[in-house]
Amino acid sequence: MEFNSNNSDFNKTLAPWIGKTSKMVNMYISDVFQHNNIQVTKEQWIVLKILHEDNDGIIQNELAFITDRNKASLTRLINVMEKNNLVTRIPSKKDSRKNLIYITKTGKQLFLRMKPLMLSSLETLQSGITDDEKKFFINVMTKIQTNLKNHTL
Amino acid sequence: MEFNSNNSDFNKTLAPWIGKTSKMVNMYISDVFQHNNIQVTKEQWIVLKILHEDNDGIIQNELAFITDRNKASLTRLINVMEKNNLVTRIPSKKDSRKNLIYITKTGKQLFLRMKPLMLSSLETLQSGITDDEKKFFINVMTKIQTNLKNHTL
DNA sequence: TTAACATAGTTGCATATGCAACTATGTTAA
DNA sequence: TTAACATAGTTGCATATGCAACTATGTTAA
Repeated sequence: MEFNSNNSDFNKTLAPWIGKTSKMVNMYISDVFQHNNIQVTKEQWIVLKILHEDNDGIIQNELAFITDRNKASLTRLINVMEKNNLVTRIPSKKDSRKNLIYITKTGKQLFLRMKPLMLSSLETLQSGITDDEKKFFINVMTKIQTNLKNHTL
Repeated sequence: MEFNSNNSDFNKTLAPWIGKTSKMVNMYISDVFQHNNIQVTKEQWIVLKILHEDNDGIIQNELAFITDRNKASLTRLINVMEKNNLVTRIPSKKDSRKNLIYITKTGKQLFLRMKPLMLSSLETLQSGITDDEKKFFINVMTKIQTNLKNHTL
């Protein structure tokens, strides 16, 4: 086997597959929203989902943690969503440092309208993939996530 | 089986796995750069890789296509990289609408310094994953990408 | 009790990105 | 030849994000 200095070094690596596919999924979801005239980003959609289905009234900082987002970034995401009347910030009475984030009526309506669209779009995206393949896939994803959590630089 | 209205509807869907893992990979790569005092983003790194390994002097618009990026976005990415002396824009003599993008000496040095770090980091990320699992994984990714390319809304 | 520390959230500065409208240049069809 | 169209790149406006420094408030240990 000869030494090979060409551009194949990164070919056997999974990371670019994840990056590119993720980008394509994001574009696709963005297309779904645009096509249905829904003025919400994927990020906002995820926040609406979390609030509506599990955690309405969650502390802002916890929402940042759940969504894998820096608290500064979440502050601004909530600013935009509050401006668009999708959520409201309510200061906690127990601890005045904290903001509780609630989904608004408008936010709920939007979420419920989007939900079936999102579910069917996410199904389309994985059509032709068997249950076994899904298990395998999730298993590999879990390993990668574990590797990343355990890494020390 | 009873009707289930709880929050499990999205549970069997692959998209969130892709999104979350991708985010974690991005954070990891960003950590690798920071830890080695390399002032370059993942996006800039990919451009350096493409220029250095295959396409030095590529037309700006084609670089946008290859990197799955809107041409407006690429304009600004190149602006930043040019400011940091990683690449140069040279107007084409044949067609004055076009810019040719070249990696600079500084860019090359940076790329070559980063390359082994990146390769070993990308290996770490997928440690414990067998070749068979990789094949399976890439196969599923390919199916998803095909579904996304063929979708009509 | 109060100084030291911890926690929650915001702001400045930076990067990255997409859409739509725009300018500049090149190509093509009548 | 020139008007219509196509292509390459930029800019305005918007969103999303991270780091570091900051303010405000709460908690804890001497």
